[in-house]
Amino acid sequence: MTQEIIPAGKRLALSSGLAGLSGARPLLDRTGTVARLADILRAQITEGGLPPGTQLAEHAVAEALGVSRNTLREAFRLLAHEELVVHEPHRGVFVRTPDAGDVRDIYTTRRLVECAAVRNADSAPSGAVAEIRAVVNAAQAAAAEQRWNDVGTADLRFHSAIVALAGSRRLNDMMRRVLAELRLVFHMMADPHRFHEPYVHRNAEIAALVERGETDAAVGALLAYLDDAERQLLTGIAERSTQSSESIT
Amino acid sequence: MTQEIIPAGKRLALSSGLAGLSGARPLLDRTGTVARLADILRAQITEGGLPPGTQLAEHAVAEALGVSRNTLREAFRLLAHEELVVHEPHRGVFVRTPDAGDVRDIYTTRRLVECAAVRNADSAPSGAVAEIRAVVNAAQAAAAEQRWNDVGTADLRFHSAIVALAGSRRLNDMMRRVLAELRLVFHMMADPHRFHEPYVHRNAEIAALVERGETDAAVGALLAYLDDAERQLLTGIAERSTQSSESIT
DNA sequence: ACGGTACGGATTGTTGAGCAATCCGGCAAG
DNA sequence: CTTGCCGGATTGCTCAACAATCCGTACCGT
Repeated sequence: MTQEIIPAGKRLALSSGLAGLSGARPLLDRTGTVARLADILRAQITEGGLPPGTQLAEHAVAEALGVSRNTLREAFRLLAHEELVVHEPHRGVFVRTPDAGDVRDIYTTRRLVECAAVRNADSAPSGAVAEIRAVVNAAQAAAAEQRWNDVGTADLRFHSAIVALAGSRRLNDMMRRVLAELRLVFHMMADPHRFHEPYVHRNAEIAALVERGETDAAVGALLAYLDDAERQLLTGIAERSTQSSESIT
Repeated sequence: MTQEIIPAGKRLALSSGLAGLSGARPLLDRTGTVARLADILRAQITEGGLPPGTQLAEHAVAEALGVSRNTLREAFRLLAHEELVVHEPHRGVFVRTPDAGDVRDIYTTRRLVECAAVRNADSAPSGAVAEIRAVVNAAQAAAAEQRWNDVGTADLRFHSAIVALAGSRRLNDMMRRVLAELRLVFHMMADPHRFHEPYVHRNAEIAALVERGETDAAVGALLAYLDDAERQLLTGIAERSTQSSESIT
């Protein structure tokens, strides 16, 4: 009611000058302790510092990170919602241990989403394909220096860039979560180098096809990629489970 | 998921007789207060009891629901992660007010996911198409009795059933969240009957095409459906925003 | 030995209160 | 009409406590 007095001219003059600042806002509004907590824990989990199955006792973690038990619980809720952690009532939270069903589920959603995103490459938002190329280059650089962990992150970022072709924030967020989960599976595998090494070349191939606009071929290559990776992860998990059951008996 | 704590021998002996009970488990393991809180609030929000923009003051809500402020905060984190609610630091949580950008984003992910799911109808999990038919019948029954709100829920469940054709739990969860968000948009529209009424017939048509295995035609009809709905929602939001800005000037 | 059971310790679930940090609205001064 | 400041209210986070639940273990009768 009271603001109708602002002259339209002055308002426009200001908005044009401040338009560039709206993008910088996310850097300012630091979300607070619990978001930072979740970041730390998420990083520790996806980086392998906290192997699947590890229990995260509230008292211990709260004291270790110097935060209250209640705030930590809020962070746990977030991670549980992202499925990086499972919350068993009255027992505690544990780093998730994905099983074969999870891997299959993850790869069916990846097949569906990533292939559809590539098919949409024509009407992709500007800069999306450039981002793909950049990530591929980073992966090749990391591979040349034998930094296999970085190769893994580059791989996941590559597929995030693929999904970004669809141009939907919600889709990006969802796949970022799924790929973080997938990283848990990577850490359950033996020989990460062996696993990641062949895919950097295939990623580059897919990127080239997308750049050249041969979307059908790109989709085919991507499908083959996903099938191979799924198969490999499933056999890896199978070996691991048989060996663990042997160790129990 | 797996409960590998049980000795393998005992597990096999029991699992044959108890396999039918695994489905009843979710009824037993009551997750606790915060999950119930989130359910209540989610229902209130999606049902329209808490219109977009409403502030949810911690003290007031906590007292109203007879729960501690800390527990309520945990529930808020969940809803914020589901984007039903926005969390502005040091200001509070508000029921989300989706804008035109949100509608466009939601519909691009819907187009991508739902169409791909229908294309996968051949290898859909058993019972998925039957579920679609059941939901369509429910929608028609509700429409015959002029229960437009129930028509809206049936519509969303219809599309959940469509997504279920893909056979991925993660995809189902994600789309359930997106559709709940979409419901917020519905509540911002005037004349819900007018909006929902034509779609019950189009849903039935799509269901018939899927049942008959004419997936290409089904995809086409679904695409047209989504485009029309998006257009309609966008104009509705545009009207609303202009009228609100008029009320300010 | 073996299945059942009761007990004790430890962890989680939830509460309530408290304090610092921050935001909002209004009021006074320039 | 802007600027700065103050008071009230709300949030962010902590702390301590208690109830509920789970786990391992020792105990029991057979």
